[in-house]
Amino acid sequence: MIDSEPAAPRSRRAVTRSDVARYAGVSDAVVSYVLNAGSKPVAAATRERVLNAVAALSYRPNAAARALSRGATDIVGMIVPDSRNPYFAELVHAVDRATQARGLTLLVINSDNRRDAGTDHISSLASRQLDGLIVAETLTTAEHAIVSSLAIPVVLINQFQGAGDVPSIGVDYYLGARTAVDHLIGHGHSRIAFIGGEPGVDRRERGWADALSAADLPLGPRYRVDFSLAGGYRAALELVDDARASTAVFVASDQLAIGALAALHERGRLIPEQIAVVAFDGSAESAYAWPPLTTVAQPMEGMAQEAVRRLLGDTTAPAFAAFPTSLIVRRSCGCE
Amino acid sequence: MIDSEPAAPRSRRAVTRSDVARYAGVSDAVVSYVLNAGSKPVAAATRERVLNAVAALSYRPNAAARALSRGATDIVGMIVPDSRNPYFAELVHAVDRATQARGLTLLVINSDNRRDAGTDHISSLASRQLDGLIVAETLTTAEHAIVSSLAIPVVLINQFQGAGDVPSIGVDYYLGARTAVDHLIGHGHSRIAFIGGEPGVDRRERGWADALSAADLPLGPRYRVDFSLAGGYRAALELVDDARASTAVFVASDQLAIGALAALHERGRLIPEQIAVVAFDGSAESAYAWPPLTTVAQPMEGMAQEAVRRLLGDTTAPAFAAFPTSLIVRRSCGCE
DNA sequence: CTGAAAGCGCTTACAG
DNA sequence: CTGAAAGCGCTTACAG
Repeated sequence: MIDSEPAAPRSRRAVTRSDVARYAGVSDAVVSYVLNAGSKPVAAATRERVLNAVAALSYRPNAAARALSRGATDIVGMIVPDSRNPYFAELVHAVDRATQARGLTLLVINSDNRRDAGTDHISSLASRQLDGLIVAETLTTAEHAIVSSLAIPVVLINQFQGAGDVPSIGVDYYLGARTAVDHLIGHGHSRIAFIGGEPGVDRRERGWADALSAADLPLGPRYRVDFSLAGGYRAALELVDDARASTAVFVASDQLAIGALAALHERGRLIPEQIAVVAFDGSAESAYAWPPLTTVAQPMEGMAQEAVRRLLGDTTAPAFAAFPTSLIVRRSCGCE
Repeated sequence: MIDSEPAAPRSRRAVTRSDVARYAGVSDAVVSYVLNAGSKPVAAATRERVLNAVAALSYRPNAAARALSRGATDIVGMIVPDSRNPYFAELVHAVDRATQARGLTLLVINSDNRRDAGTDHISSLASRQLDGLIVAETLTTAEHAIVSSLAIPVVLINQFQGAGDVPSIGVDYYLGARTAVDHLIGHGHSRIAFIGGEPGVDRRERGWADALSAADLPLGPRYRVDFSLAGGYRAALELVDDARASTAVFVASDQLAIGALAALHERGRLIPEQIAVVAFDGSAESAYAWPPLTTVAQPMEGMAQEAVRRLLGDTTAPAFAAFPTSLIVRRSCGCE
């Protein structure tokens, strides 16, 4: 042969339900009945013939047609601020597993990738006829309005508090932070700083403050930055240069803490000897930071599963579910 | 009012094209014509009326109906081994931006999340009628067969080599590795180890070896592990305990290197004084490792854009495009 | 248990 | 420039 092998038969026209029906010698309806098992009783023999036809023609139902007819797509959307952030990457992954276990496909929308488009990233979802939406960020009121006009189930995850009657999921940020700081206090620290985001709905700063007050300790300095590696880095540089010397710091996220560690090392600070660190999130990389981070772990899997459960409506749990956190003690706090 | 405000009108029946047509006093077809701008000429006044109707009814086209009718979904799929891996997280993000810029939606499929289902994660795509598929892993032959039977454009990314006539994108792994090792050699190292995956298609180990040979240096030890934080950690522990003491190591990925750093620190090795490290990928977190990693950077954005370009067929580039890498010099190699 | 038929909401020749 | 109508591939009462 001079020519290379012919390409696979990429026939434009795909196999349809009618082809299967014809092949099996039944009506289109019957094919639907056996494929959508349970909808209608079908004779065993007929069923067999249909299944054979499906296999023989390697038939694949057209999802678009199915969606149009049923009015449901089996697709669930998830909006995250930035899927590159390890925390959200893990959360998305967990939700993906949970949706898949239910036969649903997850469509992830990065809102940062759509910033230029204003709230379009949300309204564009309306066209996709998603069966549900999981939102992992704090919605602006404008966004909230659009979301509720979508007329599809919505659940909020990664939330600091409830949002009206919209099912919401989060952890007990306040208690998690407080436990972390109590741990530091328990090991003799009295000058404990805080690195995190703006206060307000985020109760971690409050947890930190209350832990100190409860122990009759003065509030250490607080460094508020955006949640990013660079933010943590900058905050730690400030901390190092601050006259109000701290011997420990509670950092509101692992990512922030990793950025902070880089700055502390750069300035020659020994961790935990000169400054102890406790972080928040419990992401995988916290175990491989140097020193390994003591961190307040969030139960990702559990939250993801609960989010999907609520989305599908098979739960009557309260509007806002605050999952408990757990403190993972490693070297960065010097208490191991 | 005793009752709280009525909820937003979540009428089950959505606004359809007919509603818009009726409201605007035109036919359904005309509504399509103006919405799919360019398909047909429409009188300015008519157009105006339609647009007003769309706004007034806040009409959103039904994507499923559109897909069924057009035979295209405007959805592109992307298969990755694990979207939690920072490298893939960045790649996905870049592809997402590129697809969005073209008005396409990206559906990410985590193959690890579907392992239980064998190759189902791929064949399930067939139902979704994706307009194209970007695959960021090395396909098995079985998977390759399914993918090509899909009869949709496919492009491979994150590839070590070409795959027949399927458009593929990667970086010049060989040259990138060689440059990294040459850099180490240039700064006086003569006992340089390798940490990476299995050889074979991955030419990084070869680049490392050739750089050493070319400089008449003996091959240092090589530690082959799976690409993960834990893999890098284990490899570095081996390296530390190895009688064949190395003064430098080339690590095939940033993630592996971060795991390795943890082990090196744990064993008290000074970096770069006792052991210099050069990594590969150039991910964001490499800059915040301690010490900051010297690394061979991949041009993520460029590759992502090229992948989408090829998927849409507006390029006649060669089957396999190897993008050039660039060495980012930071402290871990001791040459800054 | 099985089938004929309407309908889901679009797009697109085809006629005017 | 505009509209009536067929068709995309399913699902689902409704009859038998």
